[in-house]
Amino acid sequence: MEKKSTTIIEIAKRLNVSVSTVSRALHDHHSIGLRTKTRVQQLAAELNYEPNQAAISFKQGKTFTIGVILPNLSESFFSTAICGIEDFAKEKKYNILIGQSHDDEDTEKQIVQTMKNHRVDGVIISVAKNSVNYEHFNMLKKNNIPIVFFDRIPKMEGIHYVACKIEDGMSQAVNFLIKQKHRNIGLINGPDTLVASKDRLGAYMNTLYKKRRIKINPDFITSTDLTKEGTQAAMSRLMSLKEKISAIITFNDYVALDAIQYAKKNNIKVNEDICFVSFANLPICHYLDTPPIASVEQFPYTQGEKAAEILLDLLSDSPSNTKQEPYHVIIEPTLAVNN
Amino acid sequence: MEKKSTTIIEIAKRLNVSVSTVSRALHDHHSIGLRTKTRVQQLAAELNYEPNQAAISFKQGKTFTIGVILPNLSESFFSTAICGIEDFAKEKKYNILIGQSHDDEDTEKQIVQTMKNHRVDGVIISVAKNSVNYEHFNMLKKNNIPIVFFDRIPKMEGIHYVACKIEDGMSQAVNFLIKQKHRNIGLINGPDTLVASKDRLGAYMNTLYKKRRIKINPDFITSTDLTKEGTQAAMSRLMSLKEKISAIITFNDYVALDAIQYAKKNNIKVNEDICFVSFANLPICHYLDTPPIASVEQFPYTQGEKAAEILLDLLSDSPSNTKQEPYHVIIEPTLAVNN
DNA sequence: CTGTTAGCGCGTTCAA
DNA sequence: TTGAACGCGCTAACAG
Repeated sequence: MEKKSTTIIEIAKRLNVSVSTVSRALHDHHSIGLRTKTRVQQLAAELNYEPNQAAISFKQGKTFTIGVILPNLSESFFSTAICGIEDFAKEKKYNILIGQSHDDEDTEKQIVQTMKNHRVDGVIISVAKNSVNYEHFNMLKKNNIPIVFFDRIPKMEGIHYVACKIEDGMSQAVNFLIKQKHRNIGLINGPDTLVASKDRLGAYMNTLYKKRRIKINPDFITSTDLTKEGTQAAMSRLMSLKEKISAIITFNDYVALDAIQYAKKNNIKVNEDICFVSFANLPICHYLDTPPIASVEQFPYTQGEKAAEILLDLLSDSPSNTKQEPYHVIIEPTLAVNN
Repeated sequence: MEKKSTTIIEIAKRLNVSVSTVSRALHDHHSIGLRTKTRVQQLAAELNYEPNQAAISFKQGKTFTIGVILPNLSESFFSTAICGIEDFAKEKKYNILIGQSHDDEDTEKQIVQTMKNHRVDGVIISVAKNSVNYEHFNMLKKNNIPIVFFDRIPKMEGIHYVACKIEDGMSQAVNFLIKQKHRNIGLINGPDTLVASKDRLGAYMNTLYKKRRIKINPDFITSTDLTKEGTQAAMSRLMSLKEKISAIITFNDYVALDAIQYAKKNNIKVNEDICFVSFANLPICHYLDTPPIASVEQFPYTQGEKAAEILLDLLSDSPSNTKQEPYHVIIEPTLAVNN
């Protein structure tokens, strides 16, 4: 009952041909007679022959598997991104090995290590927010395992990445608010350590001051560690300023949700006393009574798809990019305005 | 520059010992002299030796990889479940290969096939909602690849599974509403084809009539195809009844969201004119002004964890369950009441 | 058109 | 305590 899966050796024996003949026949090699070819293929079908991928991986030094490392699967942004990756990879017969770093650098390193040992052909990664040491990425490179970064990009030279030009998103957000007559625009940014935070801050200041000549009040700028408490504290800071602000741009929708909740608890009328604009455009926000008036859509599915496309191109024998210049794909964010 | 990763052969050569000595030394085999052992281990460390998992998988017929097949990664329930699976598996040095069926039977079959070819050691799956043919599962069984089903369980004999006793959740929901003096309780169920729908309906009727002796009005029972439109239509049916209902139990939170939206648009006061109870307990609901008053929590993370635990036990040389009786783990749902 | 064979990296006998 | 040798399933180079 413990039927071992059939191998090409078995088929070869039964047909009194050599294993290589069987192998070639199954691969539709041109140098095999039609007669033998069909005989082989028929028997293979009968015996439910399935190639042993483990053996092939071993032999070819190629596993047809790509590793995907994300901070957290349960965040909508990342699970959507992985959808994009998976859909694209499946098309090309690649498998997906996943790992969650839980935003911990050591965990991330360990995942990279096991993935390397498992001989994934390439890696797509959104780096943990606290990662500052990148030797594990260099190690992959040394082992000829290509990496495509997405969304969270480390500061390294010559890497491939796909990311959203968050600055443009911020610009759109600021301009949108200005058009709505807002002048005192607050910012609840993410942790300073994140590039994503710096990008937002830079674009916020740039758009506000350089482009629109609106003076920046440093008190209007604060940040949260992304926890509910951190966000509430940030809100309390902003709302207690003498100079009142009429709009707040938040790091993302989750922050916006907590901020809005804070506002409501403190009897501040959302969308009247204060408006919110955020990043991510989570579908659920459309169910709120007082949603952020706009949210910057970052297209995680597309980012994932694109990252997979780049990686598979890198993996193909003839990368379309023959000069081996790093891929830098920028996804343009869009400001989604809530009715 | 294209440094090949070091192998035990390399180490053996450099140290003028045999490969088997190296192999044993690295495995801390007792029959190796302390001197040689340390020499080997030192050099291995220097050379950044890492065992080639592909080779080991091939040799041992074991990949230390488990396949996880889900309908859809972007659904919060499943991405949370996979978190549980991953966290548990990582602990035990197992890797996760994922695949999305997108609720399509053929896709599911194909994923099973590739996973089998890739020689995953076992599979955890939540079956596609339309799957009616289960031969691919039998095929896995024939190949000695154990399967653990979770949440969506096919009607098969002798399978291992972990699931939520949804009937109890429904019972709690109904009883909760009755305690709140509701007597006319509507139900917006899911598609009839889903077992999950039948379970809910059965428990709804059972609790209402058999246990609490409240007559069932068939008009109070309707269903949605889970689209926004379907839910709105269901709502319109329920709200236009002569006999007014004061509470509605919905198939899940997404349905509840659409239903609540419908109510608001039609000036029906949520939580006054009508109350909602649903399933899933999505975190986002806590941000609503008028959330469902309660939601049945199904603990996806725990379900995932448990499924992984069962599978790894099945995979271990000495399954704690020596009689090989199928595992049937039931997670008790909880009614989460919104403040 | 087909067969023979080496070897991918490793663990594991069996012998010494 | 160590080494030599085999084989896992498959592909590809070489030989007919």
